[in-house]
Amino acid sequence: MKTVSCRACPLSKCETLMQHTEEHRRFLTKFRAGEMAVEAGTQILLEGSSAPQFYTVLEGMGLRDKSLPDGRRQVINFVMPGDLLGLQASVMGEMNHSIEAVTAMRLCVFRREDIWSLYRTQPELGYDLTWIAAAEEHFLGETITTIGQRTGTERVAWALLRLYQRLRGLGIGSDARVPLPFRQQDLADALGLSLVHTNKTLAKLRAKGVADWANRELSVPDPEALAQLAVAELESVQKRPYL
Amino acid sequence: MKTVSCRACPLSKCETLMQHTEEHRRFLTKFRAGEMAVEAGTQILLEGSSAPQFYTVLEGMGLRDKSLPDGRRQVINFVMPGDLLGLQASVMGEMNHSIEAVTAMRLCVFRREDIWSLYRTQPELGYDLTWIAAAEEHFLGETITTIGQRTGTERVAWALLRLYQRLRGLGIGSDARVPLPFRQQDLADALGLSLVHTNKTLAKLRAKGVADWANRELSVPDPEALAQLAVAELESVQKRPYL
DNA sequence: CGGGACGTTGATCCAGATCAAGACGGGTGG
DNA sequence: CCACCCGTCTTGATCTGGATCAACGTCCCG
Repeated sequence: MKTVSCRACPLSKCETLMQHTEEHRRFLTKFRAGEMAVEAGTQILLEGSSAPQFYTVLEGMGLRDKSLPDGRRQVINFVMPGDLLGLQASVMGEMNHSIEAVTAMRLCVFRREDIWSLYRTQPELGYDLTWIAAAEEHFLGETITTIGQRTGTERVAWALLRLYQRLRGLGIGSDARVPLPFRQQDLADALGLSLVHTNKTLAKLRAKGVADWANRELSVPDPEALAQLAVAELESVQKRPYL
Repeated sequence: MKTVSCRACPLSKCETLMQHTEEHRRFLTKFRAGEMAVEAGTQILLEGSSAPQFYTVLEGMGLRDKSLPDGRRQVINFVMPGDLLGLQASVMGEMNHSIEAVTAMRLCVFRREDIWSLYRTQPELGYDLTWIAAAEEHFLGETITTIGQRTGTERVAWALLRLYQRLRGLGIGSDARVPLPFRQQDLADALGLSLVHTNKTLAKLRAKGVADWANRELSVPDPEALAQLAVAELESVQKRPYL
C-alpha cells in the first residue's frame, strides 16, 4: 500500500474543510503514525474496546452503530471522508459504539498516546479537536430530534437530504447524484424504522420525484422540495476543521 | 448575589468530578468572568444565537431542547451541576439548541473570547474540554439508541435510571430518593413519547414498585430491577473533568 | 373563589410494526 | 455454462403500541 504524503492528502482538495497552515501540516506529517486501508465489511473500532489508535477518514464510507444487549441495532450516524474516528476511546478510554467500513476505506492513523503532545505543542489543533467533538454533538442532537419527533416520511426525507448535502459538500458525486453505498436496513436502523416501512417510504419519495435511491446511488433533483417534506430548513454546509 | 471563590465551589465536593490541581484552580479563578444566578424558567441560551459567554452549572437543574419549524419540541437532555453549557456556540459560533432553567440555578460564567488563552496556556484544560464534548457525544449516542430502538416502557425505565444514577453520582438526594423537578411533558419530549403514554407508563412502573416519581421526587428502590426493564446494564458512573 | 398548569384515566384510532412471499441479481461450485 | 444460494429489495395483508381525543381531578396562586 502506498503512503501518501500529507501534502497530497485527498482531503486537502475539499472546499468545505478548513485547510491546515504550513506549520500544522508539518506537525501532522510527523504526528501521523501511518496510513491504513481496510476493505468493505471490516470492523474498524469495537464497542467496549480501547484501541491504541484513532483515525481520520481519507476515503470511503462506513457507519457507527451500537447494539442493545438483546441484539437490536441502532446506527448512530454515517461515516464519511474527513470524519475523525475513535476520539471517544482516546479521551474517555473506551468506545461506546462500533465502526464498520461499508466500502473499502483509507484511513490516516494516529497514536492515542501522542494526543497529549498535540495539546501541548499545537493548541490550535487541540481546539480543532474540541470543535470536531462539538460538531458531532450538534449533529447527534439533530438526529435525536428527528427520531423523537419526525414521522416516518419526514425521517427518511431528512436523512436522504442530510446524506446528499454532506456528500456534495465533500465534492463527492456530481450535480444531483451522489454514491450511497448503504443498505436500506442501515437507513432503517439509523431512523428507528422497520426495513419494510423504510422501503415503502423510499418508494413513495421516488414516486413523488423528490429523491431516488437505487443501485447504491442517490439522486435529489430538487433539494428544496425534499427539505420541505423533511420539515427542515435547507442550510448550507459550513466549513469545518479536520486532522 | 454573593460570589463564591473557586476554593468554595460547590462542585469541589463532588466525588465523581475530577478535581483541579492547585495551578488549574488558580488559573480558573482568574479565567472565570463571574457568577450568575437565574430563576426557574429562564432561557439561558437560545437556539440560533451566539452568546458571548459559556457556563458551568454550579447548582440547579435545567434542560436542553430543540424545536422543529412547526413547533414540535425535542428535549435533548437534562442539565445538572457540573455540566458545561454553550460550548457549541463557543467553538462553532451558534447554538443548535436552547437551554432553559427548570429550577433556580447558579452558573459559573466564562467569556467565550478567553477560550483561546485556555488552550494556549493550559493544554490540560483544553484536553478536558474535548473530554467533556466527547462524553456528551457518548451520552447522545445512548439516547439515540434508546429513542430509536427501545419500547415505551424501556425508554421510561432507561431515562429514570439514568437520571437517578447521575444525580446520585453528584451526591444529590439520599439513599433511594432524588429530587427530579421536571414535568412529565419534559420526559415525554425527551423520549419521543406522548404525554399520555408517558403518564400511563410511569403509573405502571409505580405499580410494579421499581420506580416512583411524584411530587418532583423520584425513588428507585431497586436500580437493578429498573435496569432489567430498561434492557440496559447497570454500570457505575465514571469520574469526569469539569471547568 | 376563579383560573391556569399539571397530572390522571378511559375510549378510539392509525402509523408503522410484523408476517409472509416473491423478485432480482451476483457469486460459487459442480 | 448452468443451477443454486444468499443477500437485498419489493409488495401485500394483518396486527398493535402508542398517538390522539376527551374529561376530570388537584393543587397553587392571585
